[in-house]
Amino acid sequence: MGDGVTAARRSPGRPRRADAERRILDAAIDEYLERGASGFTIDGVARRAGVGKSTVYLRWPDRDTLLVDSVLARSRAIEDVDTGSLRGDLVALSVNMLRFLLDPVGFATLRLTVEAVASGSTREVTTGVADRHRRAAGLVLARAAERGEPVNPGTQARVVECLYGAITMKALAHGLETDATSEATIVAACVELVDLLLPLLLEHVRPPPDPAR
Amino acid sequence: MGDGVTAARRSPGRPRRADAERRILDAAIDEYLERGASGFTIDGVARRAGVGKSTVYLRWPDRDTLLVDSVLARSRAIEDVDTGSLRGDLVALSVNMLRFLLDPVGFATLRLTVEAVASGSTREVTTGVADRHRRAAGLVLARAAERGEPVNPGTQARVVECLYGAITMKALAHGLETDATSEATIVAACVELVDLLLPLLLEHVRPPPDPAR
Amino acid sequence: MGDGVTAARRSPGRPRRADAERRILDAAIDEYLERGASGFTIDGVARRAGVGKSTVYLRWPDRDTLLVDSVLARSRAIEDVDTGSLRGDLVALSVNMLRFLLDPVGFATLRLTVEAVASGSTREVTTGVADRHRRAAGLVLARAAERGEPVNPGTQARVVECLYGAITMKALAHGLETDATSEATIVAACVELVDLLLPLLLEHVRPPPDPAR
Amino acid sequence: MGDGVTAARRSPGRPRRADAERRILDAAIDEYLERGASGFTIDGVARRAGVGKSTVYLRWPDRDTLLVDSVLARSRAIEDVDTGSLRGDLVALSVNMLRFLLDPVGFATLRLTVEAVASGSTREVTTGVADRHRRAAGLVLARAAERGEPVNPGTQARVVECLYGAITMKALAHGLETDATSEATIVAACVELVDLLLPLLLEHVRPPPDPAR
DNA sequence: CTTTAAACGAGACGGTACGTCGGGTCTTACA
DNA sequence: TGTAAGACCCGACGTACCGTCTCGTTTAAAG
Repeated sequence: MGDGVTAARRSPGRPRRADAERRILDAAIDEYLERGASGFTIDGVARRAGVGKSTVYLRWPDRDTLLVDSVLARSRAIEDVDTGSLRGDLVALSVNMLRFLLDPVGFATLRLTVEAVASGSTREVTTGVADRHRRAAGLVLARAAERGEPVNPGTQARVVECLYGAITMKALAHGLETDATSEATIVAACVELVDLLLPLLLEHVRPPPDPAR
Repeated sequence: MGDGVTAARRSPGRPRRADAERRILDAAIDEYLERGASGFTIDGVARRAGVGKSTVYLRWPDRDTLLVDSVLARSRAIEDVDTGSLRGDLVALSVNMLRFLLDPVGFATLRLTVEAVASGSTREVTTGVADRHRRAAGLVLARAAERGEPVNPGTQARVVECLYGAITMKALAHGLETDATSEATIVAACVELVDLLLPLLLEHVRPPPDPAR
Repeated sequence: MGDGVTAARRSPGRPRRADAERRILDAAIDEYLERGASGFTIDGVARRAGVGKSTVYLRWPDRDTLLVDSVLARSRAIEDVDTGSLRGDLVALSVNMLRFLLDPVGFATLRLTVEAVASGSTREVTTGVADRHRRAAGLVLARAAERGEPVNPGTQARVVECLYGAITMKALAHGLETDATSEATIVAACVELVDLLLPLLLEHVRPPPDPAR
Repeated sequence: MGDGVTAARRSPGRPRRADAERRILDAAIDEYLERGASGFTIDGVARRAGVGKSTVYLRWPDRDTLLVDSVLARSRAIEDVDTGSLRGDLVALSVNMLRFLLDPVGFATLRLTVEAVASGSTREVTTGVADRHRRAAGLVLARAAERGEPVNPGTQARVVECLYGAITMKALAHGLETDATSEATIVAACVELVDLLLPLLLEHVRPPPDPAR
């Protein structure tokens, strides 16, 4: 009789525990970081989350899916940046990404991406995070164009690829010597990189020297 | 004048089967390619190699180590290239690497490198293959300098990082849609990339434009 | 007045398969009889019982314990006998025991008893079967006394010991020439033995002759 | 030219180490007593004996045979006894045997006899020790007959069977509560037993009461 | 002295079972 | 209907031992 609200028709039976999903994801990521991929166990996750195995299997179909989800759940916000200049934005973007990859969870995202590609998993998984980064870069470049900076649309995609690729290489090289890499080092490396690539983004950079060949 | 008695003192007991190591590694890589990482089983490898489990465990301490070794054993020769010009060499190098990464074994090398970095494994594992690539690039650049091409030593390392990084990104993007990527596509992508980055390697490219900011 | 609520609080979780225990024990004894003690294998038992190995290990801690239990489970009923006379009862008792020991399962009981004594196992194992025999003998003698037969309580225990001991010796001597020992032979041997020892059970047999010495 | 002596034609090649056999047997029995039948290992024996596995396999065909031999090698001398009287001899014999069975090595002999019977091994194994005992008893009785003691040849075998059987039962009952059973207890038990059975050996014991049956 | 032949230690080999552990499914009693 | 508990079948793990094999070395006797 007109309870009015569209209150989603509550299904019968015991309602799902509200916090279960979060508790499981948290437990999962912790287990992964502590014990690694091969030590990552559904039993272990359920135990740590204080939850029955069936509660896990009710939400995720298998071990791998849970692993992926738990990592992705943590690699959230690639906050948008806006420093007012293209160079500043690109540096900020790079620093964000390098910082992300040097963090255990961020690096885990890379691991999973690679694994997902290898096992031919769903597009979502393989490209989820990468897309977020790409979109952020697109935004920055679009804004630059609006501001009148002479961005060359022809090289744009390739330069972004180089930028992110180089940062990934750096992350692989540094590994996870966790604290060793100070904030200053990170910023310096990114500035260097952006300053190297920036000319390629600007209109007046003439196409390759080409003649001889 | 005496053979110098340097003859390595043979250890006692029955000598190890000479071919066992190779047979196991071959069986291992085959199992890996057929069944994937999670279906990779010591029992299976031993069975396929026609060898007892103990013979495997005598040489490798555990499943993971064998997996890594068997993959690395296959990612051997990054053959040196010499086309006569810097541009040609870089293209050849890039094509080699992209082709390598699009091959199951090559991609597996990437996977393992990432895993190894994550678990803080031995330097050898993490950098073995990467170093070979880096050395090949060094050679190419050194030769270009000898020929008198105006290579800028200041940007060299970073440009190589960009090149390899971008190729890795491409490999991740294409995934293993194995046959989808024809030789032509590969070459085209590499040429494009090299032509984008080459100017940054040449002396007369002035350091970052920088003016304001 | 209340059912007393003594109802054993059912433990949570899926209840154990009711028939698993029996199936495993049956499979175990069969494997034992077919393949002998050294061919007795947990894997084999599980396979034959159509059960997972973990289901076995959930109930028995290891191979040996399962072997003992499965044999003991079969050496059940030492049926009571009542022929109306002491001599008849003793003969029946002896025949029962000799027949039991000449049967594979019965002999296995002897083996296990000896092994259990050697390894200092639980009392139950070492004396379980022996006690049943002893009790049966006690019953027979008690009944004889009730009937008025002049049983000498002083020699009773020792005579029973002699009787069972001699039968064990016979079993060891005959070994398991399974069919070789016909029912007639068994009975004859037992009659002979009982007739030898019976006088020692009766009151009027005076204690050892002793005189000189 | 008749060197006369039957000097066993020495075979060529390096002669067998003289002490190896003994060292192996000693190591074997020690391992058996320490670790039990299932922990008895050829590798372990060889290691403890300071000998290569091949040296063991050169002398014994397999684990079980070595186990049997090593135990039998220790259950040597059932020294003959001669106290001057039948009763004294029988008591001495019984005490010897009970003492033997309460000793770890002696009990092991019993274990092996049982096992050997069960697995239908060679006669020698199954009856080796038993025969020695039987022969000793035969000697004692023969001597008594010579001395003119009225031994009944008809009951002789069965009485000996009872005697040894009863002693075996006692050994099984006492188990290996090693020190618990003092020398005095052993002797007392044997005297009691002999005094119970002795009358059955003497002529004047009339045959079973029989009539009713 | 040299040859021949066996014993010896060491330890690798192909198998096979051990007892443990995890995956993913199922079944119960409660909530 | 969800949940915790936990049993279920399966199969891999890494270890240990079996009995066999292959080495290089040692030891005597025969030539």
